[in-house]
Amino acid sequence: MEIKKSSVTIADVAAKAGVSKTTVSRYLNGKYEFMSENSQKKIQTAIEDLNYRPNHLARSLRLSKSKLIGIIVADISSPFSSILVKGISDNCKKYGYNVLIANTDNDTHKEQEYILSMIDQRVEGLIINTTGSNDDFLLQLLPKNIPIILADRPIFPTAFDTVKTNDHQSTIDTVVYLASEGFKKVGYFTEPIKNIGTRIIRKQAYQQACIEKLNITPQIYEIDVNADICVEKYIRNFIESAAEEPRVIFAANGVVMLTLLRAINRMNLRIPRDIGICGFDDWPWAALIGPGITAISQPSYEVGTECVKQIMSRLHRNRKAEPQVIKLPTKLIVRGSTKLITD
Amino acid sequence: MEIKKSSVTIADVAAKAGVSKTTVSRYLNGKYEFMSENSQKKIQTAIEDLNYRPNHLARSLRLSKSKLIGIIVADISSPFSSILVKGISDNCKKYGYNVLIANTDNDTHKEQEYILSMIDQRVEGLIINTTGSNDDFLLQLLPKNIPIILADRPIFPTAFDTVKTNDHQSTIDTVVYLASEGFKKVGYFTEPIKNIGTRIIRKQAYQQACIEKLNITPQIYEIDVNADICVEKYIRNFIESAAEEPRVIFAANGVVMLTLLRAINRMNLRIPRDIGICGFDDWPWAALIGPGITAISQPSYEVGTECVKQIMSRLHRNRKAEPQVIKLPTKLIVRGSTKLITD
DNA sequence: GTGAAAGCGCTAACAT
DNA sequence: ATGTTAGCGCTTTCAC
Repeated sequence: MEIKKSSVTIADVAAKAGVSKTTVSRYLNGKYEFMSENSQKKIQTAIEDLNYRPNHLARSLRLSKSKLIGIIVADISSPFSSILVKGISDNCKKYGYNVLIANTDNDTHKEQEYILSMIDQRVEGLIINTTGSNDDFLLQLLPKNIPIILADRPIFPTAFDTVKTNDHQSTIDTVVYLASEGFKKVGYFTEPIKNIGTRIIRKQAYQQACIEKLNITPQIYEIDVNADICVEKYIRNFIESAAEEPRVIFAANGVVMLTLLRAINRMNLRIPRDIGICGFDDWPWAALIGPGITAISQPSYEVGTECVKQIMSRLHRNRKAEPQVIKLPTKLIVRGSTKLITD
Repeated sequence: MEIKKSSVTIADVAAKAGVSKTTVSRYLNGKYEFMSENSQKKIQTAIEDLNYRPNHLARSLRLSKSKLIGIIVADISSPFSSILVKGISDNCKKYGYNVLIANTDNDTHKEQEYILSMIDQRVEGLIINTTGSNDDFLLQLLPKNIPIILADRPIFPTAFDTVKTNDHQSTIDTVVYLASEGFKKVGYFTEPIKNIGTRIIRKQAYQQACIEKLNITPQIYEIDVNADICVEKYIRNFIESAAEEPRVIFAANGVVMLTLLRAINRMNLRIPRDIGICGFDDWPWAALIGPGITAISQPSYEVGTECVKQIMSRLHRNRKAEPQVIKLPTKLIVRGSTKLITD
């Protein structure tokens, strides 16, 4: 069980076991069928004695298979992404893959750099939570014939496999639910739409619900989550527009939700008496704030699981099928923040 | 700018440019000093025409340098870890390194597997947020002479570079602060200590502060964050033990804090009137719950930054210096949850 | 200034 | 059942 400094190779094992490199390689790859028990034993002993470990790099180069999946996320510090990454990496492990990870900070240029860099590293597949302003670049990747799965954020028209939540439907359902609770005005607060698929879909669903289902005018506020003052202004604005009617805020994602709650807290507004609030992302603290925050729970871990399933299916089965969009169900968790108080 | 399917190699570029592979390689590595301008131009053109990208795998194999850093975290879905990972990956990028990541779920066996697997992939360094029950295994890695940095969780005695927060001192300071606010009983709630360095240090600091500074008996509750009922029982227990005195809970980390807040919420206890609470990890929602939760803010991103600095210094400078422990300062953010209400 | 050739550690025809 | 040999794509002596 000695530990060697410079690395032990298959040749060392072969020499020690008195067989050829080929036989050792066969042994390592589990091709025991035509190998004497004796050889197997000798090789096993040699491996243990030398504390041999295969060089993954050499193997990858030879096979052009790195057993690596690349993950590129817009912001790994958001709970959605970190749980997504957990889902991906847990599942990759099951298939014997490791994961390379990169964080783009929603920067298009970084996204491109990282994608190329990962391809240079010969990842076998790429799971991308795209910044959304990179469609052309992504489309150029198509001929490279490397499986690419978009996580959470689709691009239009669909050119890649995509795993996301059914946010269109759940946005509509939520708006309808809010009306059924007695709210007369629903203000939609979102980060700047840019070209981010998820933001586009949710916004459109909100508009559609307002017009087709509730017959009210959509009120959309694009906020910068880093400019607290402006956020307060928009909230005040929305409240004034709603005069004496019951009003509720719909937050387009968890980050927006947090920003709004912070502002509401500073403004000393009471939830839901002064203003109702709900929105995407049921993060662990949602139940603890005020009367509990009504939230749409997204299965981020499962999005990760499906991404990996999809990539494996591309890798091992139908490499050339039509791109698929997989939509996972969300769940509306109703809490006090949307229970109208009438007194 | 054609896009080729099968990959273009240095040989293709050489052929197209009418030079040798050697010259192309020199060009790629910026060794222009003894190369004709003409060759440079021809090579550059060939690279663009063929859309050549170097094969990182081959390069790594040849140089035994993968330009890869491995990160192994106990739970990537916790905010502490995900921000840590962000800090690490952002900084690795600066040095031209990419990161491999793995999530152990606090499972010793997985930790071992991943570490070995990453070494097989020839990562140049490893940043480990160890499960804490793996000291012997880790120590065996020492002779391999691959830089290993422990993030957040130290092992004893110090055998590896470690980057952590100054949690010993900040725990003591916090306990003293609580006393200064008028609290007479401080209950310490932690996950099972196991052999996790951070948990040991904080618990000891708490005990030390109680005994040496406040002259009160430490009250330590080890809770299972997945067993809500038991948590309620312990809280009730602590409250009863404190009879009519002002009492406050100290949560050993953010996960414990969340669990306790959930229980307190279910039990309809008022913060801080029925019970004060504070603890480690100032997560974004801390200001929004009840009167605001007093919390110790840890610089997780900077822990990541320091880990990378340290690993680079090992890689490029003093490979064989004594292991260092770097402690980053925390900050106590005082909010309403520890402001005693006397009426 | 440039190139030929060896080799990083591994696998897979193709022998035998 | 096992070994010989030729690469995977790259870098680097060493020679010219």
